[in-house]
Amino acid sequence: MSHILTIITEQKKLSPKERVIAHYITNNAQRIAHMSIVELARETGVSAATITRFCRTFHFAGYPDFRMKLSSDLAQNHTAKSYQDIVEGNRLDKIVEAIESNHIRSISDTTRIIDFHQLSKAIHILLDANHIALFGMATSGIVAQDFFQKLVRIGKSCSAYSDSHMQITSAAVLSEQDVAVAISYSGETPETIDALNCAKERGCTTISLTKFSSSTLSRIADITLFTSSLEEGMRRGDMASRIAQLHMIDILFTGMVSERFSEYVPNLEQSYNMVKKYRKDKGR
Amino acid sequence: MSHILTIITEQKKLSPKERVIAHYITNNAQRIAHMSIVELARETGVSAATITRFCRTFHFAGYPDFRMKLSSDLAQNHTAKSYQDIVEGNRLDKIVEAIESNHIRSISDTTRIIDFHQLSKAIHILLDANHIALFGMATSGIVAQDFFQKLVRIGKSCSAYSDSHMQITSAAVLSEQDVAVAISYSGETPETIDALNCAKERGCTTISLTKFSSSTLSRIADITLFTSSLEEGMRRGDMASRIAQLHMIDILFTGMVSERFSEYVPNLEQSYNMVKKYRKDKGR
DNA sequence: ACAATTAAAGAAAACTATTTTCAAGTTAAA
DNA sequence: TTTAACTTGAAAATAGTTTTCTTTAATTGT
Repeated sequence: MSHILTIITEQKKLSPKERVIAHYITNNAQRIAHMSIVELARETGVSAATITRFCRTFHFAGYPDFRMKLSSDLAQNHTAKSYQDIVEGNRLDKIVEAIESNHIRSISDTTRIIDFHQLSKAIHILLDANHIALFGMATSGIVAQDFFQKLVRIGKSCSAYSDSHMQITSAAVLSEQDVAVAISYSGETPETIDALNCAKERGCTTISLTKFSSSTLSRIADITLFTSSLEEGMRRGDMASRIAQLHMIDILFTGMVSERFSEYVPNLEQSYNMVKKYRKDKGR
Repeated sequence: MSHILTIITEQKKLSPKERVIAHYITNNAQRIAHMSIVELARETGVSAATITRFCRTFHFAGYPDFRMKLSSDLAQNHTAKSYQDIVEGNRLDKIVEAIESNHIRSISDTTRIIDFHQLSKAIHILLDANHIALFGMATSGIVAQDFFQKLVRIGKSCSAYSDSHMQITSAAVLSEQDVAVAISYSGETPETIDALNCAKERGCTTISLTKFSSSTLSRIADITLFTSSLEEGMRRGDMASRIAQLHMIDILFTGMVSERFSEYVPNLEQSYNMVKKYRKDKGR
């Protein structure tokens, strides 16, 4: 099924009218593309206002944004393979095929739901940050480490601790000129929530990177970024979700570098060259 | 090229301003999706009215209809593009498009060059290993950490140090029943080569994960695994190469789990549940 | 059980986006 | 040179969307 439809179907807590809308959309997805909000309102017997709100709860900018993303999502689904779960005793070629399509799907779904406005805001806020604190546990901690390494290479002051005490500690000393980024697929990791709350309390700008659905972290954060949300049961090993998170990190980082090209590219090259040089000095 | 863009490009008889619009659209197709008719009018230096007429000329109901059809057309046509480099002042949508296609390309290229015989050997040797030592510096270190976390979850004894002294230290105590995995895109990272040489000296089986070409590491290793080799100049930030490495790690890991399903899946679930449980015990 | 608070939803107002109309300028043909 | 057809943009008209305001329903605490 289409990524957006999956998200809508799996959303548990919806109000009665929202459920009516969700139901209509899942059953008439193709038709939505040709419908204005008023038509959809008439068809579902719900007010246009409620439809706008419905789109907002799913993190779309509004009805037109929702309609556009849904239709390109549906178009894409004719070509892309759907997520596949890995089961017992799969033959190796089946496994490889499944992982390949899950990863590719994860990247393209994540790309489809990007809100360019939020993305652009995130990039500029990171560029202007005095210090960037990264929070993430377990797999999301790996993603945080990855971002950390990249930021270090361009000379940005930042921190990324996998130890939850150190996360809080680093959050506790942030100021208003700093930015905190919280990474968590579910958006419900307690340690990460604590750290972000702490950072917010210190007055700094907060960014979340979670799966595409409402979550505690996305509610706290000033700027919300999302990765595609996998179908239930697809989470074994967090593989696809982590690929999607790294994909977003790459987009953020590249956006930053591209914006300050002449400042950052020399930094990047410098850091590669220095690593090489100091190795040589030790006799290689 | 996309169907709609082809039609627009091939249309011969267009008025001056229509030609301006056609030209802009073919060069900024992806951006149209996020633009209102007024924005497009401003960008092209043409009135909104003319754009509406332009859409009519091509038999669309109007601008919104055109925009929608173009964007789903583009979504559909999003098949494997070639690698793209990121240059100065790229528009955000170009950046996103480039990263998406680089990552997807990286995953599918890596999949295409898999040697199933080597892969299967690697999986079985890892399964039978008494201890698994992972070596990798910088970005490859992140990949090693990722594999480490996965192996810990299924209860496999393993190590992954990012400190090069510790890598050598851990290699120095390996035995014949152990396995060493060296990760390096270039296959020429001195610290990683040292660690793998040390492991080999201790008599344990060695696996390398490098780019697809001859390298020092791949010559040392007993089993060689490869990721796709990127075009020169594509390495800024190691983004696509790291995605490809993680892709291979996921294949290895899933292969292992699938082979010993009944032993490892409960371990995986146990590790998730215990994390949750011990959080709760602390009062959440 | 009842008041107080919170959440849900629609009507209408405000706002935004798109299309049409109209008038002016331009080109091509008679 | 005049006329007709075409192109274009400004502004009016229309259509579409979102916000605000208000009512109603549901939930919570006393």
